[in-house]
Amino acid sequence: MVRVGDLFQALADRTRRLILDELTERDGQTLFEICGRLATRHQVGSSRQAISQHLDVLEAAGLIVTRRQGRYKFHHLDTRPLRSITERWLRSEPTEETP
Amino acid sequence: MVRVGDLFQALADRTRRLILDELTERDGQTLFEICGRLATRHQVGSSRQAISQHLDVLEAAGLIVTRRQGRYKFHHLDTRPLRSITERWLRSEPTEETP
DNA sequence: ACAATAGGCAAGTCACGGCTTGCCTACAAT
DNA sequence: ATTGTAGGCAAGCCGTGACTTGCCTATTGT
Repeated sequence: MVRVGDLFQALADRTRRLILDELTERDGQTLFEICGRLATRHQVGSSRQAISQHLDVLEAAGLIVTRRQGRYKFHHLDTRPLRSITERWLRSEPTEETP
Repeated sequence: MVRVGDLFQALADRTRRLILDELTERDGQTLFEICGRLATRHQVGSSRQAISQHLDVLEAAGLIVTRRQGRYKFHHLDTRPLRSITERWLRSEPTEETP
């Protein structure tokens, strides 16, 4: 079960938002591909392990799903959790938060 | 002016989301009203200063606007920054898996 | 078999965010 | 004028998050 708090916290980091941008443009990338594109296109100089930890956070938030194939691990975007995340404050009746 | 990072970071905190919930239900509350309702309805035991700092963050993110009147300071919700914040990743996505 | 590639695990550093404490200003009521 | 109410300012504590470093496992290529 993915909590709404994990979702917002995952989106609170700029590097993670850039990762989602990259996967939006080209879905199913590996860790090394994401590292390369972040470095060359967004000047993100973080280490591979840092990006890997970001991917873990995004996966725990339910925003990406992973698929292993041989020694490759492909990361796929899942934007379904984002669909109605702000409706809580845009609708007339707020949704309760369950801790 | 208001960066998108500030917006997500403001939403990353549970207490701040609860503040938005409270203002959604009853707009234009003062700091003390918000403190009281957070305590009685959501078991938030933070101090008044903590809530005040949360309100500063929300205002800096453009999610609330304040209006001073005498010794009261009323807080009003502004959900406009939330409207299109997730469209960045939802643009060219499959809408639903409905057959 | 051996090396290169893709990725994982764990400990440690460091800065920032959330929160408190203490004191202060401004307005209102009596 | 004095007291109480609504809010602000600033310093400090402390836990958590982002990141690095070092080493390890697994799969692929030659």
